[in-house]
Amino acid sequence: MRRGNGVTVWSQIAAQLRIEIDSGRTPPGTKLPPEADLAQHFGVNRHTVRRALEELARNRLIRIEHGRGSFVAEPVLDYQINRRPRFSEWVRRHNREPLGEVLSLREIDLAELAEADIIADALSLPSGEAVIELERLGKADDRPIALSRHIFPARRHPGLLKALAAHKTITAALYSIGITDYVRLRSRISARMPTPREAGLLALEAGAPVLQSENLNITEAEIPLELCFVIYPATRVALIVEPSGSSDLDSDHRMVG
Amino acid sequence: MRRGNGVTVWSQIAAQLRIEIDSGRTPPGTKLPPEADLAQHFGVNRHTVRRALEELARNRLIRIEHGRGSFVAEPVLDYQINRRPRFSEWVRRHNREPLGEVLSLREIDLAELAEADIIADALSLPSGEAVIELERLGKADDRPIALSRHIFPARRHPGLLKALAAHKTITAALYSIGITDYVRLRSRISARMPTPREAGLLALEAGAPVLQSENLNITEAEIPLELCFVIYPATRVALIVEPSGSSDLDSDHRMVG
DNA sequence: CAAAATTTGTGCGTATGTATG
DNA sequence: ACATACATACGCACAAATTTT
Repeated sequence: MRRGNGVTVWSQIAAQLRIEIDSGRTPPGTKLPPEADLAQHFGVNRHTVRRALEELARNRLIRIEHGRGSFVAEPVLDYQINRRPRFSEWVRRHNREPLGEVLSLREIDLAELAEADIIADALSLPSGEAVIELERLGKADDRPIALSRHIFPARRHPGLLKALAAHKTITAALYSIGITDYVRLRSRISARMPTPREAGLLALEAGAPVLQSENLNITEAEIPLELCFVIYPATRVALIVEPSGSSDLDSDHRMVG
Repeated sequence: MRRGNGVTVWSQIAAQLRIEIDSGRTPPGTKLPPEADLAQHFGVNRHTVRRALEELARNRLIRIEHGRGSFVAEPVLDYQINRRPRFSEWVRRHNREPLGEVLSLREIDLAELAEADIIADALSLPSGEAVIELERLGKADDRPIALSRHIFPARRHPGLLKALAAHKTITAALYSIGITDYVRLRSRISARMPTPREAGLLALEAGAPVLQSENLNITEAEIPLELCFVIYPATRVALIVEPSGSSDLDSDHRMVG
C-alpha cells in the first residue's frame, strides 16, 4: 500500500480485491477472510479495510453479512438500454469475453409462429408473409447470459437469409445487403419462468425466473427491421434504463393514502 | 353493426368485445365462442370476426390458440418508463381505478436497512444517516399491481415525515415542503421470486416471479431525492422503454457465429 | 440449551495531510 | 505565515449477530 501519493489506501485495497474477484480465482459464494485478517494482511487498520469492503458492496461485488462475514456475490451484468444495443460491446465493457452461438436459422411463414399477430403488428406485415427466424445463445466467458430470437421480414430484404448464414454478426450481414444502420425503437420488459429447454440452454438453477425483453429495431429510414425476443437469467443480468423523454406533460399525483 | 359510416365493421366488433372483456364479465381464461358462432351472432362473415379477434390478440386482450379457440388473456398493464412516472396517471390511462395503500411509514437509521450501502451510494448519504421509509401497495380496480418501498434522506428534508403522513400523495407531500418537481434519473430492472409476504400482498399465484425495479429520483436541482424499490407481478405488468440517448458512439458488431 | 468464540457494526479519541481563506 | 475545516487513517473498546462448542 502506497501512502500519501494522492490515492487513498482503502481504494487501493478495494481495487486489489476487485481484481481478485474479477479474475474468477475467488468464485461467487466464497467467504472472504475476516476483516481483522485482511487488516493484518494489508498492514492497515480494520477501519480502512471496512471502507474498502463497503465500496465493493456498493458495487455489488460482495455481500456483507453481520456476524457471518463477507461473501463474493454472483456477478450481475448491468445492461444499459440505449438506441444502439450491441451484445459484444456490452459484455466487453464488463471485462468478459463475448461469444454468440447460432442455434437455428431459417425462413418460415409468419402464420406458423405462435406470436404471429404481435410480430405482424410490430413489423407492419400481412399475416401470410415469410419471415427469417434466427435463434442465438449469447455467452460471457462461457456463461450463457442471453437467449434471443430475431424475426426479420424476408421479402423486404432479399438475400438476408444467405447474408446471415455467411456473416459472423447480424450487423455485418445487414451491412452487406445495404442496411448500414439501425436503432432500437422500443422495448417491452417482462419476467416469467423459463421452459425446461430454456432453463437448460441458460444453465438456470431450479426455480429461477428470466427477464424477458421484446425489442423492435428500425432502420435509418424508420422502417421496422427486426423484432427480437430475448430472455436473460435474472440472477446474472439487470437492465438499466435512463429515461430522457418527458412525455408526461399533464400533471398527476401519485397515490399514497 | 352500422355499415358505411366510415368505421369498419370489424373495429366495431373488436370494440364491443373489448368492452365486454374490460368490464370483467368475462374473466381471464374464459374461452370465447367459436368464430362461426360469433359471426352468426354479429350477423357478419367469419372473416370479419377473425379480423376483430386479430386486433384483440395484437393488443394482448386475448390469446388465439390454433385448433383450440380464443381465450381472454390476463390483463397486462404496460408501464411506460419516462422521466415523470406517476402511478395513478398510468393506471387511469388503462381505464382502471387507481388506489394507493400505505403499509408503513417511519423514520429509521439507514444502517438498519439491508440495502444500506446501495442506498447510501445512490442518495449520496453517509452510512449513519436517518432516512424515511414508506411502504405502499398500489392497486388497479382492487387488483394489487405494485409493491413499493420509498427511501428519502430525512435530514435533507425536515418535515417530510409529517408531510407524508398528512398528504394523500407523495407529490403533494413533497410540494408542501417546497419540492415542486422531481424526475427519474435511472431505473435498474431485474426479476426474482417473491417472498411469502410479497406473494400474499400482491395476491400472486404460486411460482410466479416478480419484476423488480430500483429507481433513483432527483430534484430539479439534480439532488438525489428518493430511492424507490418496486416489485410488480410479472403476469400483470410489463415495462415499456423507448430509448433516446444513443450513448454508444464507437461501433461494434453483434456476435452471431 | 447455554456458554464461548468468531465476526461484523459502532463510537470516540487522536494524528496527519490537504485544501481554503 | 497562520488558522480553520475536512478527509484519511490508526487504536482501542464494546455492541450485536451468528456459529461453534
